Amino acid sequence: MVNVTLKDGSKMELENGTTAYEAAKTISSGLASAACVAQIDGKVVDLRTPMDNDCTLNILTFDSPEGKKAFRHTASHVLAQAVKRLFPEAKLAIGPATDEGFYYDFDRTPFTAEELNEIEKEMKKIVKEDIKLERFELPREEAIALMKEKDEPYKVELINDLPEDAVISFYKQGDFTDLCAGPHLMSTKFIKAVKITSENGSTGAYWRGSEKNKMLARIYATAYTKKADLDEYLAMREEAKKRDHNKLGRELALFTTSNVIGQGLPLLMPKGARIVQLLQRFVEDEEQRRGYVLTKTPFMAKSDLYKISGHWDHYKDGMFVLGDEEKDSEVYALRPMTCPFQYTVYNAQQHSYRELPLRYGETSTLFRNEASGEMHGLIRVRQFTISEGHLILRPDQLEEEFKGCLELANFMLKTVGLIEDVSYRFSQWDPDDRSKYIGTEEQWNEAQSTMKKILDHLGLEYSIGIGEAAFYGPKLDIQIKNVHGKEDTLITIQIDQMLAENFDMSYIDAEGKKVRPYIIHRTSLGCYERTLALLIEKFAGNFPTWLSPTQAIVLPISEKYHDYAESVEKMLREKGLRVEADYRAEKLGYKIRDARSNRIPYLLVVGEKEAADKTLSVRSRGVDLGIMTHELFLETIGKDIEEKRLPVMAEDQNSENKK
RNA sequence: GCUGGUGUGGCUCAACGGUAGAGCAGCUGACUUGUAAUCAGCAGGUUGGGGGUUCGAUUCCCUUCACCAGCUCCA
Repeated sequence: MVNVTLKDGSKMELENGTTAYEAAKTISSGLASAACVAQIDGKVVDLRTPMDNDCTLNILTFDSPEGKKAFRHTASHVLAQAVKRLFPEAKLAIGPATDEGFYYDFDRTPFTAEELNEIEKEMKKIVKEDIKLERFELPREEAIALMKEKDEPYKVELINDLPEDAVISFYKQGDFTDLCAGPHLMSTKFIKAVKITSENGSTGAYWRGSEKNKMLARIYATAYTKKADLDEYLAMREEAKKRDHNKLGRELALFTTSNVIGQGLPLLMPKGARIVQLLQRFVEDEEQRRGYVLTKTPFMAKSDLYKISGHWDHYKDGMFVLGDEEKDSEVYALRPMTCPFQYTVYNAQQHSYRELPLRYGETSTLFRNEASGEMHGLIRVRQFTISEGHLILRPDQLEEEFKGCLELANFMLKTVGLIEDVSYRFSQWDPDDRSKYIGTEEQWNEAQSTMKKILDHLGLEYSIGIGEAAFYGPKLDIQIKNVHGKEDTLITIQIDQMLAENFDMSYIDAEGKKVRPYIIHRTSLGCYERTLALLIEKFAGNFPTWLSPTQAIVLPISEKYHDYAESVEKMLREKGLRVEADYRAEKLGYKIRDARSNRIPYLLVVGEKEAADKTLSVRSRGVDLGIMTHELFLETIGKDIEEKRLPVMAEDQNSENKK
């Protein structure tokens, strides 16, 4: 007999060799049918695992991350089985669970949308067939022989790469066997709600994630225990798509693209440009308040500059080069970063330790020749404008200034309303891929340990991204996910010692010696294009009043009140508000559409009564605020603007509301 | 860069190897209307560009540009 301790601390005495599944059945049949995997002595295992010794047991259902993972991983085997039944020539690669579902990669010509339909039908059939999954292990040679016999070259490669002492396990479900570490469900019957989410056929994915390898056909899908949950997920995805900045931003006339202008070169239209201007003014004013000085440096430079900085050797593919190195005596390139330019500004004068910290800021337009498949709406573009800046520091100022940069970034994120959506990533170099970086191992270790010390001091929660560093140094990246769950860097704070070296930057210290400064390379808000994209998605186009390109619409109910409407419009505009007016009352229905959807913060309807009393009928984001005087309206909208713009005030208000 | 999908008037979509059609938006006129659709009329497209096949191409083929999804890469 074995003593099994359950999650709640209670103990069970069971026959030696009882499986986790049988134990779950003993507890309750409901638990047994909901169970996905078990945790025995903390280790996640199959439900079919027998218990031979005293242990702790925790039965995990779909509600746990481990259960969900096993559930969807089993679903991926169902997918693979369906594909093998319909298209036996497809070779199996890998099929893991993801955050929202799972995928499986096959070596085969890409699947068409119709083929995916057939596959989904076959998957449902396999689920109905209630096929039991069985686990077995084989020694290395036999495992390879089995996969060779089944003509699965990718599986053979995977086995060959397993460490010497690895247990090589397989899972068999009826006519389908797959190399797999598991764990898995007991049967295919639990995959009640499954849906292939790849829409226009399968998508390409490189074998083992390397572009040097063959491209395989990847099928994405998701699975739930209940159809209602699947439907809810799919509905959520549809809703998310409506907020997609690339669709909504075009619909709202914030930006557009043109096939004669080129890829990755979006055009900001008046409303989009206004939002960017508001953000930019806000950033520039705040930086000035925090002691930044401005530079305004050229958009391009001779290759000589980039040779000093290291860009020519490490970043040339990412730059737009003007001219031909072979033929022309001078070759120029558009700037991909501002660092070399601001460093040159610094070097134009000799500096004393007393001058530091020196904080350079520049609203900087950058050009990066991204590969053609990389562009995405406003998120990934070839020309963008960023609040770039470099802080030149004494060593004793590094930590304090780093903190200041982080505070500034967080202040910006709070103000625009994105602070709750970001995560922090400490981006380090990849010591196994030296060709991507300048500098020595010692320099990298030093820069990274300095940064780690600062981050840990700040008590910041962060993840680590190996190989995510810039070519010249480690970064603290502030990451954000778009509406499709894809993560991008919004803000970055970097410690850059290597370019300082390349540019031979120095200051004179208290002893009169020439010393190398520390440099922080940072942004206060991400590039404006990307920030705009995320704001569109965050607010679904309903921007807070301070950011809204149109803050109010004045609508006379008929031509009789045009004069009054016009005077209201003029008055509001003179007060600095962004107003639109439409004097055709017959268009009332159409024109209020945006206001009704809350995209215009204030709708001011004027008719006989308002014209007579010099008042306004105010409606704001679905709420009728009644009739008010001009003064009261100005006060109302002024308060609205201030409260939403200044995070400190907004916080105070929130805490008051809670009381 | 790679794999796949898409491209028809400002927007949403239709048609199909045989003279490109609708709704909304726009313009004109009438109507003067209180928070999502008043009526009538008009205009708008060499079906992304180029080439080919064909008696004839928006439809089939090639090529190029752009957009979308995914991979790889990155702010």
